Order: sequence, then C-alpha cells, then structure tokens
Amino acid sequence: MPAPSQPPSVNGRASRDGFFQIGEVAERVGVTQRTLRFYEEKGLLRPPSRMEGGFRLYSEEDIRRVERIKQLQDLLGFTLAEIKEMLEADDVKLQLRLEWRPEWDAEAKIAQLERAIAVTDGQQALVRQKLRALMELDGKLEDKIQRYRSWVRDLERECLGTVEEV
Amino acid sequence: MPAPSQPPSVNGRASRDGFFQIGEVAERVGVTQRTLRFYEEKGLLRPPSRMEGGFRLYSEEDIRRVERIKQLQDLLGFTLAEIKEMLEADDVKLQLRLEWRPEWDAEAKIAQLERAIAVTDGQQALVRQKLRALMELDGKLEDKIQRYRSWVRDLERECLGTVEEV
DNA sequence: GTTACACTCACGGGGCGTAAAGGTGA
DNA sequence: CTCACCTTTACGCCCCGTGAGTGTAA
Repeated sequence: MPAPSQPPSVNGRASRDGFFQIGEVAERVGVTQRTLRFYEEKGLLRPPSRMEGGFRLYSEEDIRRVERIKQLQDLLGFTLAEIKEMLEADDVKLQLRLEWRPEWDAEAKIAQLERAIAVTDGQQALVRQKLRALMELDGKLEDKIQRYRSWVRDLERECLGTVEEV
Repeated sequence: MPAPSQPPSVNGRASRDGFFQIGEVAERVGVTQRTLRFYEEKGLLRPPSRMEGGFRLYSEEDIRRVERIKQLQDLLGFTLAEIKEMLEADDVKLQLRLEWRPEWDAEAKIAQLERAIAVTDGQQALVRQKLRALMELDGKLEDKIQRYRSWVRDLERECLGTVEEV
C-alpha cells in the first residue's frame, strides 16, 4: 500500500480544510462511525489522515469511496470481498493516473491507457454478469404480466359481448 | 467438502414415482443436504412429503423451487429474506391458479388475474430496482472505456502525424 | 464539563458446515 | 446383517457489522 496520503494535517485548526471528521462522514453517507472504522480495518478504506490528537480526517475522495461501497453493497448486493476487488481496480486506475507523465511519448501513454481499459473491462464484466441474469428474470416477469393482461382483455371482450358463443 | 456421496448413485432410480430423496436432490441441484434442511427450517421450502420412516421425498416442483433459490442467490445476490419474498409471491400466484374455477363469471376471473398482475408487478419492481442500479454502473464504466479509447485514438493519430500542434 | 472521537472486547444474526448418535431400507 | 442413506440435535465458523465500556481530544 503506497498510500501517498493527503496533505498532512497542519497543526492548529486543520479540521475545516475540506476535511471531515468521522461523525460528519458517517452522517453524510448514512453509515455508523463504527462501520467506517470497520471498513478501514478490513482494507476497504485506506487509513485516512489524522489530526494531532489522532482524530480521523476524511477527504472528499475518501467520502466518495464510502459512498461507492454503500452503492455496491446496498443496491447491487455485492459482498465486501467483491467490493474490495472493485475498489482495488479503481485504485489501479488511480495509480495509473498518478504515474502519468505528460512528457511521455505517445506509445507509453497508449500502453498506460490500455492497462486502464483492461481493468475497467474486468469491472464491467463482473457487472454485466449480474446484469444479464437480472434482465432475463425481468423479461420472464414481463412476459407473465403480458399474458395475464391479454387474458384480461379476452375476458373483458367476453363481458361486453354479454352473450357467449358456447 | 469430503464429498462422501461420490459412490456413484448410478443405481439411479427415480426414487419411486418421480420423487427424490434429499441426497439426490442435493447432488442434482448442487447444494448440501444441510442447506436443504436449512431452507425448509427457514420457510423457504415447504416441508416435503415423507416416507414412512421419515425420509424426505421431494417432488420435481420442490426441486425447481430449490433451483430458483440458488439462481436468485448466486446470480442475483439476493438475501434469503428477499428470496423468501419472491417465493411467497410465487406461492400467491400458484394459489390463485389453484383457486381458479372455470365456472366463474368473467368479472371474478378478471379480479383474480388483476391480483396476479399486482403480485408479479411487485416482483418486477424488486428486480428492476437492482437492475437500474446495475445499468447505471455499467453505463459509467462504458463511458470511461470509451473515453480511454478515444484518447488512445488521439494519441495514435499524434504518433502518425509525427508532429504535434500543441 | 460536555461533547466527539479513540480503541478494545465482546456479542449478534445470517447462512450455512460439521460432528454426534441414532433410525431406515434395499 | 450390512451398509449406504437418512433423521434430529447442537455446536462452530465466517461475514458484516453493533454495542458497551473506558480513555483522551476539542
């Protein structure tokens, strides 16, 4: 973990420099403080910077990461292990961006980009696997609904006819 | 798993009348016997019929239900609670079908069908919620890939042009 | 002195695994 | 009788957190 951390907290009044304490983060994102520490412990969140006294100071970037975890977990039903994979892929891409040097020649840049594409492709494959299964299920439900509806229409026509033809 | 049940159950009788014992079901579906009993305990599976000695006898219908559980769980990442909801919706629909009487008048039939539609709609809503989230995520990933690719194309042109125009 | 945070220890539920001790059936 | 297969009871484990208690920082 090369954790090239955020600006070191200058002593004195550092808290409001675009950084947030754990309580603020917890409230904003909708998780408990305990959960934030838990994620950190499990390696899902990089250790944030700290104040002199030891209080955690989260950057906006950190907060986005927490939100991403919540999204992957709540909405998509990923396990923390899967989420960690996803985040690590994100990290790789971030790392690639940090390594980027404008003075590189085009081939080096292309190679870097190709690596980023490969990582993103991997993420997408994971997502699409679940996506396909869900779409199939949705289609089946839709079919059923349509069959029910057409049946209802038939019956309504029969109703209006007031008399059935045997 | 030590997989003790590897001795070929090649004495493959269809256990009398299209019913199957727990071990056969477990092997066919790819879950353990423990899991089957657990699902039953938790109300995900209706108690199957039994032999005189107490052995469970699963019908084809029961087996389909287990397969459905596996699908919802593995592929879609539903929790057992969500799966139970889904299955209960299925049960309601099954019940509606069993209650169906051809001698009903059209209005009664329509009402029954409307109830089935409502239940199916509920299931679909559950699915689509997850679906939307996944599609959004997929879209974001796709965008990124496209941006990377177009960047690569730019660089390749630059390469060929041999000279840059700042 | 009252928050807000730190850290540690533990406990809890979901989803099973697995072992124990014994009954069933071809 | 044997031997695979089944029964229930019950404790264990990993995952994903929640609380409680105690101590320190603001």
